[in-house]
Amino acid sequence: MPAPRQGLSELLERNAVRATPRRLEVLEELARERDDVTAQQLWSRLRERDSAAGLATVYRTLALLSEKGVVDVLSHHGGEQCYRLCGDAHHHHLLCERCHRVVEIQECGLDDWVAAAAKQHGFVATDHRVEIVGLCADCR
Amino acid sequence: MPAPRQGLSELLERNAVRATPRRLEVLEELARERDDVTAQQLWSRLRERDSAAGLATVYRTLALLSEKGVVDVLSHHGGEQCYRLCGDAHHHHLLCERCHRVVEIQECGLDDWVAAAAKQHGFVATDHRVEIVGLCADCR
DNA sequence: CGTGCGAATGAGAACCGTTATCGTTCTCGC
DNA sequence: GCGAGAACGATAACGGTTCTCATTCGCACG
Repeated sequence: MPAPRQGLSELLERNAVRATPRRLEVLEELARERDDVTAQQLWSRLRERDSAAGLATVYRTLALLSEKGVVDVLSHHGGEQCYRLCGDAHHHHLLCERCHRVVEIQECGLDDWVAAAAKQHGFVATDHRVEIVGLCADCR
Repeated sequence: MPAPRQGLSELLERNAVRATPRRLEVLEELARERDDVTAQQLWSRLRERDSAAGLATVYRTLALLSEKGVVDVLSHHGGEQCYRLCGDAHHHHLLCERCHRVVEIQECGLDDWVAAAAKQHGFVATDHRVEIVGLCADCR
């Protein structure tokens, strides 16, 4: 359960995004998705639900939301971006290479390792991304 | 120093790739680059060196080399792929957010952590990617 | 309640990185 | 040299994303 169906407009306002009907539709559709979706998938699903949202609006909304940190952008398909409604806190992702399931990893005990690895090359780490690829319970 | 200037054709043959003049040019140009480059950058540099290599060949060669594991593909620019000649062994990358410098992290002591994190969600990890973003020594 | 103004939106064109096509050239074993 | 198959260059095609612009909407103010 990625996010509660209720409170989506609060989620927007908390991030200084005006809660318009279209944006709520996009967000609601995102909240329905367990894994991740492309902008085009999201758009066609909205169409099926008789939303009048245009493709440009879907892209604009997703760009806005990712900028605000409300959605994560995964580019594991090279050339096509995938979006996912995620928690606010720092987290990583677990990807099933077979069914493309996406699961959040909440616990990241990697800060020390990251800082040390960075320091070793004269860097100061400001952020890090980890993706674990594997097989989920259903696909094993 | 990512790779020795010599031995590029051996590098190709070791990976079952026929060492043609074009491919060597592409590889040589990749070896000159400390960080990472896009296909288009690489192509225009080759042009400047009076190489007759076409853009399609550059893309074909990069696709082939990445398939063979000779080059790494980084998609941290969303929409545009960056290529880098990297070592064979499992490694990660350190990125400078200011000058876009890329450094390989050879030591990855993360296998246990990865396996544990995967297991906790019912996954079996087969691979993982880590990118550390920060500031390099020069940019601090 | 109107009114006005700036933000948001939809349709479609434009953009741009990448890939496919196709005719030509090159490579290499014979 | 010769022939078959791989590689190549030019360019068209493709597909995801962004831009443009005219229209509509949301909301504060009168």
